[in-house]
Amino acid sequence: MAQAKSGKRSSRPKRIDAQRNYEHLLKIAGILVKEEGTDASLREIARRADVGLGTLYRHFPTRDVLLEAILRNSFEELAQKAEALEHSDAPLDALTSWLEEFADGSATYRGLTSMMMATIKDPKSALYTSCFSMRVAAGRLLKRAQEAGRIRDEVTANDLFTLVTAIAWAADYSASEARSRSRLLSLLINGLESRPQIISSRVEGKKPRSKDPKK
Amino acid sequence: MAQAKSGKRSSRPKRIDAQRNYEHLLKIAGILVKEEGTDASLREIARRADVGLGTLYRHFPTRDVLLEAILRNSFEELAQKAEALEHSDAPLDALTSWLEEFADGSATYRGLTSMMMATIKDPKSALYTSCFSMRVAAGRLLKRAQEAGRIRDEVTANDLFTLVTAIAWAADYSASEARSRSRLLSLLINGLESRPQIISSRVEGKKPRSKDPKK
DNA sequence: ACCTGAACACCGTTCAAGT
DNA sequence: ACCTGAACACCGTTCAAGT
Repeated sequence: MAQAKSGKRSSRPKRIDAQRNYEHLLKIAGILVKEEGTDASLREIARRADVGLGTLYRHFPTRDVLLEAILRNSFEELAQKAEALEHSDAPLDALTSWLEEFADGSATYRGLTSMMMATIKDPKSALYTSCFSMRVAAGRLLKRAQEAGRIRDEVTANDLFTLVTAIAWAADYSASEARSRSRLLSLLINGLESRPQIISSRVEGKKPRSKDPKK
Repeated sequence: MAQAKSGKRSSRPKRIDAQRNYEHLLKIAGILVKEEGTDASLREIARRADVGLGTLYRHFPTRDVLLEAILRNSFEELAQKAEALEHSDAPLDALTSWLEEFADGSATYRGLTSMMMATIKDPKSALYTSCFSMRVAAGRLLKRAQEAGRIRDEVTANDLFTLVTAIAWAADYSASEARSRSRLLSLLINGLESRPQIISSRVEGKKPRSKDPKK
């Protein structure tokens, strides 16, 4: 869980022809998956890449592995964005905007949301780690928003991940997905916010006793 | 939109062998779809029903048609339930419990939620009418809850339908779907409720000016 | 009027054979 | 070390031929 550093950990120096095949395959697959969704035909990918079917399977033994390779960059971007936002001094806005970004990302390929939901139950999947770290990121931003008293305490990171993914899934079927997605999202977040306290005094919202929750 | 009465509108008297095939096919399909989900193999259904493939296609020219036949009853039940609940004097509870029922129904077959979302965009689908009437039912219950001041006004019937379906979809992937579904649902509804008014006086919640919203 | 199943055009996955 | 493509076991959908 530590020394992954260089980003490109190309496990070991492949033969150059293999390397070329790998990259070309990845590129073609990216295009096809964008066009046809995550269940694009593997055969077709191999065909379009002018490569034998077996070659595709050699480099990407599983559809998950292929998708993971396609998505690696976006996932990493999202992770970084989360890290940056963790130091924002507007925890609710930070959470919201990251969730928006995440939902947008989940919607770039048709079928991706289903894949992610399926994958998060199955640690053997190549997509698992990425999905898991998304959940963790969401969790941290959530926690901060909760500590600031802006989101209800009952909401868990899992709830949030699930709900946002569900919304991204649903928006896929809407006429104008982008608008629908952001609408549903804001409806959701609005709903998860803490209600204004009904207590007596004149507290004026802003400083909700952030530190020292226990004791 | 009116004189559909007897429930069983068997369009015209089929030959008895055809009739038998139809019913047997329907029964087998019901079993297979419950086991394998809405994209169960049509071939397998025909096989298990001891019927030629063409026979299946003759009776159910489309997967939608088959599913509609399988689901007809549950949809009708839901519609009735909605009608009954419309006269409840606890509009929010009425809405909530209907949505729960609806979500449960959408979860009886794997893949059904996707099918419903796809179908609601396509009036030619055999499932369209049923789905549409579900949206209408939800809309009526929603409206009452809103008129009673219990749900935020910005929420539309479409939002509600989409969000609930999305939740049903998501719960499908959870370990204990039923629990997860009701948890997420209550989280959602909780979120859609109107916030307690922050106005000055001593109104005590209970009677939110139900009648006479206009004028 | 209805049923049957072969035929067609697709899949995903594996693996012997080639370089 | 790597690539190829035939082979296998599946699909959905259509339609000529049968009763």
